[in-house]
Amino acid sequence: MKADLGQIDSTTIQSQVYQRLREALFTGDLTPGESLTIRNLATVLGTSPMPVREALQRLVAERALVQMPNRTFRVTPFTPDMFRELMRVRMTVEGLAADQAARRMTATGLRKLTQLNAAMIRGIENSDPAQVMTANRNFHFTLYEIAEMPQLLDIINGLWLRAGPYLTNAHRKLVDPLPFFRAGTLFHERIITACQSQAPKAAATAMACDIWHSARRFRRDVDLINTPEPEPAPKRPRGRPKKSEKPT
Amino acid sequence: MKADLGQIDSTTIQSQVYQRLREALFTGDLTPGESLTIRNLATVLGTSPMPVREALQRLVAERALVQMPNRTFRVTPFTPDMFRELMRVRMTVEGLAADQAARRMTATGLRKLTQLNAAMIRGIENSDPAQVMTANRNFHFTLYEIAEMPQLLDIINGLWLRAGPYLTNAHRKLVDPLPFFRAGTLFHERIITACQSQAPKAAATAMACDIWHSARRFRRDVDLINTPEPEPAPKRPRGRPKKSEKPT
DNA sequence: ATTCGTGATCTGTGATCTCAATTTATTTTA
DNA sequence: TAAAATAAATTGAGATCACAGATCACGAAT
Repeated sequence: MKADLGQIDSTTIQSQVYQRLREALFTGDLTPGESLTIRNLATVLGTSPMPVREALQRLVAERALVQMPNRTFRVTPFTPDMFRELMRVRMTVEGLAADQAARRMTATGLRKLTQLNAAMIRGIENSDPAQVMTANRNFHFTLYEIAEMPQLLDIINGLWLRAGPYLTNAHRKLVDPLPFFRAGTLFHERIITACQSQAPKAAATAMACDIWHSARRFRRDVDLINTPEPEPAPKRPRGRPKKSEKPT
Repeated sequence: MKADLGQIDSTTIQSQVYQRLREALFTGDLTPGESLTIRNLATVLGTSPMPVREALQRLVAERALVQMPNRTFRVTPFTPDMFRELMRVRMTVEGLAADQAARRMTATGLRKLTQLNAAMIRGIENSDPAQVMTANRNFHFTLYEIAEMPQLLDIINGLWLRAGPYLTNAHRKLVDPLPFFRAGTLFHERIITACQSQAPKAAATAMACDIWHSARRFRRDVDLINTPEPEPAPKRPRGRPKKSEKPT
């Protein structure tokens, strides 16, 4: 029996929808303030409303989406306070992850992190911000996985999910992002060096500096950049149709 | 119009189910490893399966429940690694909350915290562990709310939700819990003093010590206490009924 | 005696429908 | 003319059903 029958995808539809929406949030395809409806998404994704509804509710529970008083779903708007808080919490939480990763670091882990930072540097040389940001994200999560703290990783995933739409949008609007990205790779090198030396506190400090550098860079821009994209006009808003819209 | 028509409860059924399950987890009515089914809970709570399903899935997303390979829901089992991790993360995260609360502390806040710690002391004098634990929880969350960091509070809520079933169970099994609880109130006094003195780092340290004291107290017991309660025999397990069970 | 196949049952998932709340525009009333 | 009432539409929530996967017991086949 040589035929490759392939794998059957037994992932539930709802978790596929959830992952699709997560990615859209990370990549900035969904922007803060943007409205989502169950039926529209179900149509776009080719499913019934149920799995969409459940995915949306999960994202609400994770605060990546909010539900308005009229019950519609929106991508969580971004405020200066929220920005400050997320960055402050990230410094502490991701600092802890870096500290614990340094305590558990292996040669394989160091090699991997070095490769990922090199990939980020290549993205800078290629003037390709998307490559840079993917490599940055991979660097961070590879490091945090080395810490082997699944509950903490879950918390960090939630923080990135919330900050994701804003940060993706903010990076896109940088006129010249390359010096900013270059500084990021230097912090990564500090983290790698600290891990190599089994210096957990230095790793945590370098991580906090990486995040702080980000926070400081975007601090003054948060009100301007945060302006939600103009809401695409809903095809047919709620309410009674106008006489002019009625078919003859 | 003098008649008091009362308020209409517009909370969705699903969020009522969710809150009910949360409370059951906190109070230990639901224990680690315990199995839950949608239809059974819906019958017990007098709802259709839908809101129960959505509440359960939210709790899975929050890792308070897990879904087994055969898709049934269970309260997340507790392991020594999970215990260590949760406590380590709590020291850091709740330390940050205490630090930020100290920076924002008001006279009203101090008074409130003092009263809550006094309530805890009264519970100790009354030899009433449930009163002690409620007061302890109220103390912590009042402090964290003063920090005015909603994202961080959300993270802490998630941590307590996961640790809740275990800690409730563990406290219940203490032969003489009073000295342990008394030490807790002393840490709370240190936190209050640090907040009064506008000493955020001292507040964070006292909080970490409070949690560390808990962690150390239960560290050796975690394997014994963690043993899941014997699963109540399901009324009618999956599979074909035995001949002996068939009606004549 | 062991293994395999079949049927019965439970379980969660997804589909579909109905309902209630919200929103908007038009019509009616004063 | 302004305010109130009515109508029409969207939206999520809840109910219900069907389905597929998992599990168990029993009978048939070897």
